[in-house]
Amino acid sequence: MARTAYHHGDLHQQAHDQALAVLRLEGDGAISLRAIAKQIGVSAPALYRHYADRESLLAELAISGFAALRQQLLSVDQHAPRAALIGIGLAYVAFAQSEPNLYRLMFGGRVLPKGAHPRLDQAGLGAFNVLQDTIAQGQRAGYLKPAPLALMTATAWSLVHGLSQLTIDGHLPNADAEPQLAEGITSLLLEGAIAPTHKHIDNNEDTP
Amino acid sequence: MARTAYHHGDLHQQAHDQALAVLRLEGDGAISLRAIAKQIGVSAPALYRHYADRESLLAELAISGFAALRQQLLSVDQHAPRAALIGIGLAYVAFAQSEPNLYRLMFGGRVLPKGAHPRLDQAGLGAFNVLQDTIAQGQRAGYLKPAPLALMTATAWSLVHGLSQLTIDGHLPNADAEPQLAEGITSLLLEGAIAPTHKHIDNNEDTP
DNA sequence: TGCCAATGTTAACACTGTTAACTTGGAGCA
DNA sequence: TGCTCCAAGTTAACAGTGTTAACATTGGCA
Repeated sequence: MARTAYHHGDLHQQAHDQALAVLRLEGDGAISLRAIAKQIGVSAPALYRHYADRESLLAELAISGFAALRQQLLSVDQHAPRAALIGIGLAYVAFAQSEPNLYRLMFGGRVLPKGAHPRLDQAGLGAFNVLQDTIAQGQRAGYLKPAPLALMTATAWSLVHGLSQLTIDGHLPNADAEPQLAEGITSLLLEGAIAPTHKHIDNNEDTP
Repeated sequence: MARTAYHHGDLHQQAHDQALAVLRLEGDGAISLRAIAKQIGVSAPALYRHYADRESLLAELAISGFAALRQQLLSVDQHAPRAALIGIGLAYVAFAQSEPNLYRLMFGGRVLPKGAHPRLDQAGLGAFNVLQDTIAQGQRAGYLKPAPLALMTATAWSLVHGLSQLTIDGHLPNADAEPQLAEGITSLLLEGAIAPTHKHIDNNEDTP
């Protein structure tokens, strides 16, 4: 069906693009279906031929966000274990800082409840798996401890997600203000926070 | 001014309580000034004698949330350094998991932009300082590395915040499903993720 | 060529936050 | 005691939202 005066022909994509532009500038709260419809020269209910509701439109934005995050993580050089792990961490945080409003939408929780949009959960897994594979690779290479993979992945993910969220909300300095922060934090997790003097004393709790 | 049919007398507090109840059950997006006014038997514009706007009401909820979080962190036993650190981490995550919608509001970022509500930023600092003091104490005791305090605090905060957010949004199992997860993650940060064999080889990067 | 399903339209409903203009009535003062 | 003032309520209204129902257009296919 070609584009005519009546049949727009590209409504779905244009609505997506317009919503993404508003999201980037003003956050998901500023996304209004009526405003988007007006901007692309169409009536508001026309959007409902392409999106079930407002939340579905937001979910689609988040899905493309996870795809972009996945690509950014996949582009990290996986040659040396340590460089790969730090690289993944830096790439993750860099993504969040370059797209703060999109990242907030992806992990908002309140706007997009988990389970309501299967394709969204799947897209999230796609990004998560890159992180998990890198850690598994580090274990196979003998570089990382042979602790349970789920535990190590949860730790790494918590760290980079927490750092991302805190920096984009201004609670911690971002990469512009403190370029070394993300790398310092990642290194600290790898090396451990305990002073070397105490290492052998305290190991009884987690190296059975 | 006593409470009569006309002059309510307790509107501010009742609106706060009612909003908190809605927040707990349905999240901040479900908080409607008109609905709250109706529930406490008052007209909607009456709320504007006590709150500048909807956002100010939400900010007040978040402020009391930070005060509660601070109390929960202060109640952790600070005797032994390691137990104090793990205790703080567990208490932090436990708070988030017991008040997921309140925690999301406190760290939402999109709803309450940093800088817009000075009392809110101050309340956040009040909770943050407890965490920082515990870490500084761990360093003074010689238990933690003498790395920059800001770096260690940022790492610890990122970890517990990320874990909180990911568990309450269902991306990671919460304390009911996996009671050991939070402690395992905290321990992993303390001990480090690198296998012992590699420790002395890689230390050249962060112990100058 | 004629029909039909996809994709638009307008009108309307039930909400929302917020402001303006008006009213009430308790507190403090002459 | 009586009067005035002001904090704290009221109703009416504006501009906006997501969403649905009912109707209109039109390109592609039998």
